[in-house]
Amino acid sequence: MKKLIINLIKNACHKISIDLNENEIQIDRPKSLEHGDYSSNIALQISKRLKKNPREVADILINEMDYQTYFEKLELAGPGFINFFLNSSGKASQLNDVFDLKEDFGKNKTGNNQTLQVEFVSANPTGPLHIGHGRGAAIGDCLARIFQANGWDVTREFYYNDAGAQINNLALSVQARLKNIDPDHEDFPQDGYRGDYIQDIATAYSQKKSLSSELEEVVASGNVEDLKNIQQFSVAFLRNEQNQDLANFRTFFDVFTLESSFYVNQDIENVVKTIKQNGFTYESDDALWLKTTEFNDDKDRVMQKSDGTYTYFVPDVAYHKNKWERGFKRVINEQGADHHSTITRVRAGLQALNMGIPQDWPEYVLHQMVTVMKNGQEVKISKRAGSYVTLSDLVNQVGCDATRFFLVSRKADSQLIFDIDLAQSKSNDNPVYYIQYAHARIFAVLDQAKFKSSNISECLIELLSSNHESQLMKKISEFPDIVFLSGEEKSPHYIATYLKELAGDFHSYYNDSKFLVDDVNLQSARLSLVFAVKQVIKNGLELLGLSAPEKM
RNA sequence: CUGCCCGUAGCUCAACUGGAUAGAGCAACGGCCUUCUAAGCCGUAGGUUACAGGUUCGAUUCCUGUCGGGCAGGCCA
Repeated sequence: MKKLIINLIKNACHKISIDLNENEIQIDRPKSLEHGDYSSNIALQISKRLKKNPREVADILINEMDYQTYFEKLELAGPGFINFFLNSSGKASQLNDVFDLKEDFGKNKTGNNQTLQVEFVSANPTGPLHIGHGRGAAIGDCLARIFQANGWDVTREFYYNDAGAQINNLALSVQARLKNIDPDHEDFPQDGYRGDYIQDIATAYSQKKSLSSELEEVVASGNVEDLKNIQQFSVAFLRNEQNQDLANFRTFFDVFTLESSFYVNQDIENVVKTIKQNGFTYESDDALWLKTTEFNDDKDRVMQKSDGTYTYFVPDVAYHKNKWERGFKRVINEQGADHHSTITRVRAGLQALNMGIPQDWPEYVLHQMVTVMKNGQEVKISKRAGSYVTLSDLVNQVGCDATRFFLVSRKADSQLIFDIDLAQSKSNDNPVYYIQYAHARIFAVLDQAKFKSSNISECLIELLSSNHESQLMKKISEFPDIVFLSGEEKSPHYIATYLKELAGDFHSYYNDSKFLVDDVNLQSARLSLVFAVKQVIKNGLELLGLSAPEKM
């Protein structure tokens, strides 16, 4: 429909000797019904070129447009907007899209089946997932779903650090527990992990349990001195736990990549060698430095420490080189904003490889911190992890649907306050139930009427003339735009906002009008409309990874 | 000190990437269940969009500055 309007405008402009590119023409969906189904500000944009008053220009354009097929009328409004009002034929065409496409309504093919990788969560296996990982999981998973709906071939990837100082630290912490050294004892490792979960690992280790990780089967020897075995077992243990937490959060991955693999295959060494050869390094203070300042950083960064090991971003560069070589022309990394300083370094490292990787590759979506509140107080600890609130605590307390919804319904770059009491309440306080309730209500009505989906005719559409009905039809037709937009903007929260609005429109309609009326035609028209609403709510919930219950 | 993010109703957040009268929910107040699910609806009240400039037909949105909050700036990740 938008395309059609753009063409109408383009042709009309052509007639008055203004030739426009299609992407210069902007079509809006007005907030208020009074302003029609669509509107264009084109007259305001070109009035200067014509040296005429915008309203005058709009008037001319309206007269030049041959709009009768789908529109009842065009109106000149405000400073020079042109408002388009659909006729029955236009409305029927929009509503029938839902019946024709069903679960595919809202999707498009703009991705053209190109590959796209979304990397998210990527938590290190040093402890249970926390609420911040939850936000990353919700946003990343929804992004993946949205990009799939926009026609991309999406790979979900999880990268984790299974080597290096922190992992060593983990092993030492477990070993200390095995030796019955208490976390507050002075012999406990200085930077050790002190949560109760370390004890769980130690207990399982001493029971000689066996665990499978992404790569291999790990059997605990029970030997307190075998640090290597303790480390492998601890990583496998925590990876298993994280995967369980993610599964409970309905989050799944296609590929797991291990940092250690880039040491094993010598990619890291080779990356450093190449960057050196390309002349982007120098030695100073016994360390090897990367000239990141040549790539927009405010100071150079150490690549290889004086002890010979690499700093954390070097494996990251090797990893991203690997992503590029796997053919991902487009990669989106979802991370916490506290790691934003790595962006410049990773991109700089990739540029220094001189292998034709675009400067702004990969893309990033960063989310800000989450603060958890309960009883009006900030919650900072959990029993198991000690120093932070775990994802599993939240999912257990408020459920997967509510947790996902809260974490994804806010702009990623705003800090968010997660109010446990609000998310827990099974009342009108809770927006996720509000949306699901609309779905369940419609299901109940359709079930009673034994309504089956079918296309709606123009004469039935004419029976849907109330404000509520017009509003709902307009809202439904906006869904594909929202799906597209949330992909373009990498912002899943648009879907959440949209669903709240759609559910609100429906609840108002429900209270205002009865659907199961005696007039057969009227009943059929109304049921068709609410059937379409149900389909769109379901499709939207699916994009957020939420259930669409039929009974509540 | 420097960089990034944020600042909208008492609280939690929107505002379709510059549009028309800045919207929801919670909290407050007043209504609606013998009628398809009241986890719902309707109404009242609540705003100088942190502040000051600028850009233009038009700014919550873009630019500059100030103030306030968060996060980074380690040979930690």
